[in-house]
Amino acid sequence: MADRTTDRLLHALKAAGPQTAGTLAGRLGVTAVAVRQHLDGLAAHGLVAHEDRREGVGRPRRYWGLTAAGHARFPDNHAGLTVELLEAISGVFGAGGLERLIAHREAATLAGYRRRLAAATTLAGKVRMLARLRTEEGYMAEWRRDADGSFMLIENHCPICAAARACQGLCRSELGIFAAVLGAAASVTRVEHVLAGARRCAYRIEPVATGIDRSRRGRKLRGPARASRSMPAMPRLR
DNA sequence: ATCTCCGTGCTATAATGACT
DNA sequence: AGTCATTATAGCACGGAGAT
Repeated sequence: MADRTTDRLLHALKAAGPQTAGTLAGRLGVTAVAVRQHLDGLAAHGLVAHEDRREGVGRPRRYWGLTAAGHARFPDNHAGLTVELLEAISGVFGAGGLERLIAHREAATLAGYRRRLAAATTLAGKVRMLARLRTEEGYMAEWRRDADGSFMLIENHCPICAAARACQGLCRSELGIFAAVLGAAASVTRVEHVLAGARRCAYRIEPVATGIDRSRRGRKLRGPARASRSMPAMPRLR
């Protein structure tokens, strides 16, 4: 699908915004039919979408534009900017300032998660909702219940990977957020970790016997999970 | 031989304006 | 108001040219 004409088509849409097949044909030096054939293929992949506009006599003109997925094909440097900002914060405010920043983000994230998980009454419900929230944030999360009654929360993608590499406190914070949001009824352990070379991040969530309300808040922010079974060296980021 | 890309020729669709 | 012609564009089927 990545032939030259489709790339030029995507570039034309990116550079000049939504256009008709006829206009695109003029830009690319091919016929409108050829353009439509490419557009159909791109639409099938969710990279472009159309909108019909009535503009006087005749059939409404069909304007083609990039979808969010289409725009995502063009590189941005959000990750690089984030890393630069983290380094700048650490440089200007010191390690303590960075820790305060992480704590602030953790508190805000936790509050949001607690709001969304408020309706879930069981641990399974909470894990399911947590997986949904994480998926909405781009983590491609899934969950399952194992035979021993524990749960696995698996994140197949890390949308903050570059930032997490630059600032490992972010990962530590995420583990703490999970533990806090699931409450005293569960114990959370990270068993796979992208930053350790694994393909994904995975968390084992084990139910804790009711009535035992040990405070884990002190422990939860203390550092990476010890029970890491992550795969050996796989130094590949993308 | 097969695949990809593109063009030709035709039909379908939709809005507008003229006519009855 | 209803009908038809006109205008403009989209969509489909098919085939040719060139690359692999």
